[in-house]
Amino acid sequence: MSIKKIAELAGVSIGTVDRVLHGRGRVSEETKEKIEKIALEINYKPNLMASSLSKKRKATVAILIPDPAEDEYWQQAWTGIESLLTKAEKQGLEIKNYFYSLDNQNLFNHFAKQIILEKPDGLILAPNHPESCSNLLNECAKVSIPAILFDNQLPGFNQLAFIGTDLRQSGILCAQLLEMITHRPGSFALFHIDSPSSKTHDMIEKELGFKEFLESNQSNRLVQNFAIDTQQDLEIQLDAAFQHDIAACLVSTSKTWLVAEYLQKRNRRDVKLIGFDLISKNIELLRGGWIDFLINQNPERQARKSLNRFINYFAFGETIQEKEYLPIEIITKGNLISV
Amino acid sequence: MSIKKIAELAGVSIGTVDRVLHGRGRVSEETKEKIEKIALEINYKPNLMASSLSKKRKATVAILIPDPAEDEYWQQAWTGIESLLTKAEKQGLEIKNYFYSLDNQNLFNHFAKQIILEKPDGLILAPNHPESCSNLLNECAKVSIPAILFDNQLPGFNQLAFIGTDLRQSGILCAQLLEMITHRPGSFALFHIDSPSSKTHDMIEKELGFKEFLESNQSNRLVQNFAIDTQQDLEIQLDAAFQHDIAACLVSTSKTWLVAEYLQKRNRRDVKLIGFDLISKNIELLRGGWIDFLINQNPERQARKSLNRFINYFAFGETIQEKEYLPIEIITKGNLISV
DNA sequence: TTAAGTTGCGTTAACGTTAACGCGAATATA
DNA sequence: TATATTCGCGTTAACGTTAACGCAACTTAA
Repeated sequence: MSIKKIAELAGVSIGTVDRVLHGRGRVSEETKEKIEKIALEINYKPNLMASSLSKKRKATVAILIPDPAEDEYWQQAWTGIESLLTKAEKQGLEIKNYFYSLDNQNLFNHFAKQIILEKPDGLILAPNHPESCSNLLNECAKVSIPAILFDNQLPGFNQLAFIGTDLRQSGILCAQLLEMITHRPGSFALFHIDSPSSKTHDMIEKELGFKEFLESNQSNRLVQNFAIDTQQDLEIQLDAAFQHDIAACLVSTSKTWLVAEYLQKRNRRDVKLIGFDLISKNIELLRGGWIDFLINQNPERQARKSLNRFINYFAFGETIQEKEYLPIEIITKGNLISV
Repeated sequence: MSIKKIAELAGVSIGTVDRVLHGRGRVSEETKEKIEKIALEINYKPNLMASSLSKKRKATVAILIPDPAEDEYWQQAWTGIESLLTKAEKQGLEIKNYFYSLDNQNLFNHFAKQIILEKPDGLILAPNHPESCSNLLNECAKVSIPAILFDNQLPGFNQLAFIGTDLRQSGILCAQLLEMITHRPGSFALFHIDSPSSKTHDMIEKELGFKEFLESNQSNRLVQNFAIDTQQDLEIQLDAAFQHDIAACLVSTSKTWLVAEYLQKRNRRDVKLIGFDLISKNIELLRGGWIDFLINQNPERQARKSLNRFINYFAFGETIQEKEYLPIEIITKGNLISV
């Protein structure tokens, strides 16, 4: 009995109260103020069950992420979404997912256009293809569709809602861990591994953090930088890298297992290794002792949180907070089974 | 249009359908089966908004935990509950909290009786005072009030819903981490610190895990066991312990900072230290470099998850799954700010 | 001056579910 | 045989909100 109570107290009908509460006009300034005052006084909280029951329209949320089938990392992200799917539906949300390919910008653009046309009430976005992404986000801003980024931030969109890890800090952490576990002298190697060996935003951030730690802690470790191209012969590239006296390595991507396998092949138990992401290849080599630590960016949790924000937004009227940095999870043999 | 649709298809009224769906009897076996069949066929999912709107009764959940004001750890747990409070209310739950004192079993028993009398629809429980707890849980079982334990498991109640960390595995992890970071020879010290120095369930589990790792990895480290009583003079006790050649310590409780402060006082930078819980004293000494790692049992998340289960149970009809072990979080300087 | 539009409200039928109530028919009890 | 009770079902008023509709009274445009 709430809108009814306001109506009663104000001496008007519930229709009028509803119109004021939703700013649908057609109410005199006088009654409007009276109603607003009463609503404030009795601390009116709309009953969201009744509300979502009454309005037939469902809020739709578009989810634009890389195809889970293509990549284990994104599969984990999708798992996070999936786990909330039925709950989201029960809360009156409709989820529409668009899976793009990491190496097919056209498909991304196609989906972007489609999304703009279909005008969803919210958008969850994993921003690869930076330029296309920027365009899409600008379009969304124009028609004021709220968007949540996750996994990666997009330079130039600092005001946007974001859920992910602090990449710079991840780099710092990696350096600290390597310092802790590396007993013998020798330099630190920093591997950027990608198919066309180009540094993406996250790699750069991790590198900066890594070096920042070593400098500010007056480490006497030398840092050797290597860009590895997976389309070239790996062994040759890694052999060349290990010409140097390397005591420990950081791999800035989920391709950590490539270095681990190399160390295993060359039986280099004396080299410490730290990398990113809990994909199965990495897990296997962490178990085997060829990787010492993995930093888990937890795409599943990131994606789940993103969708959950929209649920809270549409179903509970909560505001979408801007940035949320998830804890940087350190995974090693001893806590692997617990994740 | 769902109950209505079933009614239509079955050629009965919605009242009859409702009676079948809720097992309230007064329906012939024949119609009952027909309706159940149709409900299954069209994959009927009740609209929970309408449901909770229609039924006036609120489900109440009792929360029985140590007084947050008394202890920082439990304060964190309470924070987790608080963060879900408004959401829980909007979903039609009523939360009643009972704060007991860790050293006042009478108060606990008093609350336990009160809870049994008030017959809540659910109970969230942090099981200290084991015997009293067992009694309460037995009473709850009798009148079939679902209960969720968190933080600590209760021996003898293995079938119950539980949310927390795997304590044994935590011990294993601690051993692994100490092995990784301890460069010099010397033995490992294991400190159990409590006011009346008695080993509780969690301490024992952690100790078992710790030793298990060292044994199964053929470590040549000697483990020295110390029970520290906080009511006695600490320095004397710790001085005595450090008569031995100790290279690293594990403290099985949140009192880790006591050892850290001791190390600081004696300026023993050569001793590694690992302990439990992100309470402010520990955080401070982790920052200062006197603690190397903290294992975060994340009471906030545990408590939040517990309440969330009840929300999902009452509002979304999900089942309360039995056990859920949360990831064992490794915290060190480098990822401290991210938690 | 008249038709058309606007303003400021009240009324009401949904939305899907719940649960109390009613009622005829069958069955049981006296 | 008359009276209760039970069975098996239909009807209906909520729950709080939404939004379409209607309708006087008043204003504007032609």
